[in-house]
Amino acid sequence: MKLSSRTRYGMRAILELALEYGNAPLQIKTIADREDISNKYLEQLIAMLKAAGLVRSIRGPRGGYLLAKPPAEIQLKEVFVTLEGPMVPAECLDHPEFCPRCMDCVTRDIWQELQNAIDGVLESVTLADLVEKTKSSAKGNYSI
Amino acid sequence: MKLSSRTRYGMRAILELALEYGNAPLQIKTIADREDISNKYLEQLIAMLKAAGLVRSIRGPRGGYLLAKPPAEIQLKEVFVTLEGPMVPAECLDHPEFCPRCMDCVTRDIWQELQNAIDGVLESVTLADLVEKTKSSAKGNYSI
DNA sequence: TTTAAATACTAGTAAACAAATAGGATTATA
DNA sequence: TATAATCCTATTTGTTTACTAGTATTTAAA
Repeated sequence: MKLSSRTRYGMRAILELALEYGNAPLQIKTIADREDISNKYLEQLIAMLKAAGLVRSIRGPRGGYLLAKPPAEIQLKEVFVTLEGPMVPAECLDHPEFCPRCMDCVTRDIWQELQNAIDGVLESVTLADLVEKTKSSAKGNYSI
Repeated sequence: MKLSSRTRYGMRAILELALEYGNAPLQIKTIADREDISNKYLEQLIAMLKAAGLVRSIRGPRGGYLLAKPPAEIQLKEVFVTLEGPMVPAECLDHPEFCPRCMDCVTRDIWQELQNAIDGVLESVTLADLVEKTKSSAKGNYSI
């Protein structure tokens, strides 16, 4: 149960956009440089965030990416699910018919509790919280 | 963030053993049949549980597998970590030197919270809890 | 003492996924 | 019209997952 680079990179990238909310768009190259991520790989991750409606883009010179909504309106869970996929620990949570033993399945309850615990954390924090924390913890020129 | 079959199968298998605690050993074949798991694959999973000291074996005819400790002394976390690997959401949690940005890393705190939430669930439940729940929820001849 | 029932061990394999890399098409600003 | 940027699609390389296969070893019971 390890977090993918996709999710770690993507979360840091969208936090860069959140820190810049209200300002000019940020280019892929800028984010990739700041975060030490492969340019082309990051491009694909941001495309996922865009497809999910969390980020919007401006093409052409002086273009780049912007948060699609205010940071306070983006829960970490949305970002996480977009990048990591749904946190369904086992098929039968969404599709009880998948497993014939499910009605009595005690382990199923555990996977459900696990999912609730994870959701609890990720639903309680928004990008605005991370922005505030970053700005207050930093010494002037912050890094993520 | 999906649970592997390894973990789902393994958890169900060790619960079978927990239900049988105090009785004769259970054979791989029996568990595999009850749980619809490939015989040979389950063999490997149980080997992992044995290597972790959660299960012990008796070789030869009338042999099989037994819980190595009373169910109440086995936290689900032990089983989970054995099968799924350590729940390290990001490298820098264990190795802060891994990432040069870590001192100011806000996302790192989130991954830490996530890990704590997961640990909280898995440390609070033992196999004994699952055994009790299974027996009380079942209608005589329970299934897992 | 032989048979056979069980675990133990090692290797192989097909499919999926992760983490990129590559190259060109499109858009729009200056 | 040059060029800075996103957009789109394909390919690659390595790892992991979920098995399958085969053989060796142990030991209870006939």
